[in-house]
Amino acid sequence: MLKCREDGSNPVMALTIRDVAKAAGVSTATVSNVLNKTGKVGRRTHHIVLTAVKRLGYFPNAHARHLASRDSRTLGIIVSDIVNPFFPEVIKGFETRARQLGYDAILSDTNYDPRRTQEAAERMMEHNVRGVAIMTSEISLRLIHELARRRIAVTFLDLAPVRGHVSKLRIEYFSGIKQIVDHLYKGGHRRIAFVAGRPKLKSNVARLQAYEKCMTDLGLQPGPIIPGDLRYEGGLAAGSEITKLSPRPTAVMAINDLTAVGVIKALLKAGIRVPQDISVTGFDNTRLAEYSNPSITTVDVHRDMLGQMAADALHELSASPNPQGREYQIPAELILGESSGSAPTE
Amino acid sequence: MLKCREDGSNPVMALTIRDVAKAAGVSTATVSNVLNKTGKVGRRTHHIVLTAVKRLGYFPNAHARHLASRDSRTLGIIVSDIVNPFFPEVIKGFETRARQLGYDAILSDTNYDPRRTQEAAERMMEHNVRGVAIMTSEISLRLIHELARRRIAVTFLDLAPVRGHVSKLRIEYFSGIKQIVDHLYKGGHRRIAFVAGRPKLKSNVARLQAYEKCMTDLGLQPGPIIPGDLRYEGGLAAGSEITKLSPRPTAVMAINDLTAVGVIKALLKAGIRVPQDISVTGFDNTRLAEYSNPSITTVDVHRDMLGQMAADALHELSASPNPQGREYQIPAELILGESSGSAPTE
DNA sequence: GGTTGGATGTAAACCGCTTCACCTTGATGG
DNA sequence: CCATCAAGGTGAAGCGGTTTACATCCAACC
Repeated sequence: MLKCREDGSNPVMALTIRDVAKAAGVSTATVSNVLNKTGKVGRRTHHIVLTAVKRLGYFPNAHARHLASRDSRTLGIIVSDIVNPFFPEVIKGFETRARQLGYDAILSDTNYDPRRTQEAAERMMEHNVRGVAIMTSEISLRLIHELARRRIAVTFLDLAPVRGHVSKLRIEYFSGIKQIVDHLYKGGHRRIAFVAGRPKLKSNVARLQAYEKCMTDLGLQPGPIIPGDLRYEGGLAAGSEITKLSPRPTAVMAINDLTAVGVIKALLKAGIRVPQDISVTGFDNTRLAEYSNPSITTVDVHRDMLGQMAADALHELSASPNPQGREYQIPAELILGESSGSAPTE
Repeated sequence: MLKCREDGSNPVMALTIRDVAKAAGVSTATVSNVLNKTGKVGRRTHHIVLTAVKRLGYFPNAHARHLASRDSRTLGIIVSDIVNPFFPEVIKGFETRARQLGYDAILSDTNYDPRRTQEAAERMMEHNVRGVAIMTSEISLRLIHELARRRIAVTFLDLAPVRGHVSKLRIEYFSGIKQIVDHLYKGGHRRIAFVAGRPKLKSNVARLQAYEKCMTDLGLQPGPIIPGDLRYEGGLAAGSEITKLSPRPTAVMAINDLTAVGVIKALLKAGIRVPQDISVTGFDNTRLAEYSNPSITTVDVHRDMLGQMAADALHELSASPNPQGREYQIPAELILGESSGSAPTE
């Protein structure tokens, strides 16, 4: 072992289990048993092997290990865009939990591109993952079948029905929206506008519908509903739209924090004070909400927990011989900021 | 092939290259040659094989491939904290470029924890990466040696000297800071305070020293220098510190955007207007800078480019038989926001 | 005292792929 | 017409681990 290239460039090959076995004077099987803590090795030998491993600085080759054991012990996570502030915490929660459970985690970013989503899924199959958390929306049926055919555990976010190998993570949008509406209602607000997102996304629709239902339940007239795009620019546009409304709403619920920031900026520019003249709320509790001026009243959807639960769900599915998909609820929690207050007296 | 478990749980084993070979009526070597585009296969056979691959929905096992070829074609990136808004764009740039160059990319997050940094490095070795971009500061000498011993290409950020297998990415802090100071100077500012970070981090010191030098070069007295911590809370504290100063500075340079946001918040709370009374600047050009109220004058350090160059650097190092570490410069660019303006007339 | 059996170890057969040495062709050229 | 050779293709030996079937040893039991 410990070979060098013949061309003189001399890269040290990594050590192999055979090097360790030789150094410890045992068989490779024994080294393997020690490393995998199978308990089939006596204390003495165990110690000798471990010492050799330490001394040589040996690390087992992950590829060989996965290949031989026919088990990658790897979980994958596919997100739309790691730069979108929604995702980093999800990823971190996922990765942390996966490691706790003894898995390796791999990440793919699709950049909202269906072709790259396909590539991401292929990467997961090539790596033989036990399960994959799909946090994007642009996923094709073909892909889902391909994964199912390979018996790869899957979790979706707010998407797809639960099946054998498929679990579902559902964010409690309704609860979150309800908490905001109730909060505003208690503050005396009766005319509450909503800045929506593209109706293509299920999660957007869920929030919009929750808003409408909550308003109606309180005997309030929903609306006006202003189109947005989940982005800052959409918020800006919506904000200047709102300045022209008459009667003017006393509160504006934005579909997410970024939109809320845009709305607030537009209102301030028009000389409308937040929250004295109009209250504005966001959704997601990104850092933006806290650091914005004024800080934004928003809803925390526990993104780290979302990641964690995805890992847990995949673990459960892939460990069971006869997996049963489940639905997991991710709670939503109102976070009070400076951007909302009592309705102005008329 | 296509085996099922005996216990009845019946997980479909993934297809192997032998299944494809059988289906196409050729040898596994031929299938391999087709898949790797070695050009040793005739047009006819090539087509037949590809058809079989498509029809069966075959994806080669990455572990087996890496093992057999003794080459993982993988690059790794280690960051401190994926939730820190500095990193996502770096990661995205890295991953995108790595894929363009035909590499697989794996990511590890150390959470600022030296033990997890160690684990991250071990993971990289286990995965037999060709190179790893280390974007954290808490890295031990032991680790560096361990990597060097295995002839793994490495890039550091603002750290460590250039060596055979080690390249270095240097952010042009000086240029960035100089642009800010010049900008403020032109706006008539003469008393410019600086909110620093912990002097433990090299990148913090670099910025502080650049500030001092630029001030002196303009014939200005540096200071006051207020300690901070790169975080929002540090900015808040520094901000309220500044309100007590006499004579009061007309401008405050914060070491990063998050700190700037804190400073601004504290100033506003004390009834000091930004930028009319005091100009505030940040650093990094995170989304925060753009979305903050007022938006922040800051310096863009091209984080995506940073990631890209790391991938390029690793590619260069690991492709060369006799690698020569280099230093790469990452340019910095002033971004004007609403948080800075002319100095108030006294 | 012989048998049983748990505790330790080992040799060797894979895992799914790449690659090297080698084997067929049919075309080319002298 | 035969030697030469490039092109196209194959068989089998690994890559570095895991795991199974089996060997060995010694304490315990009847």
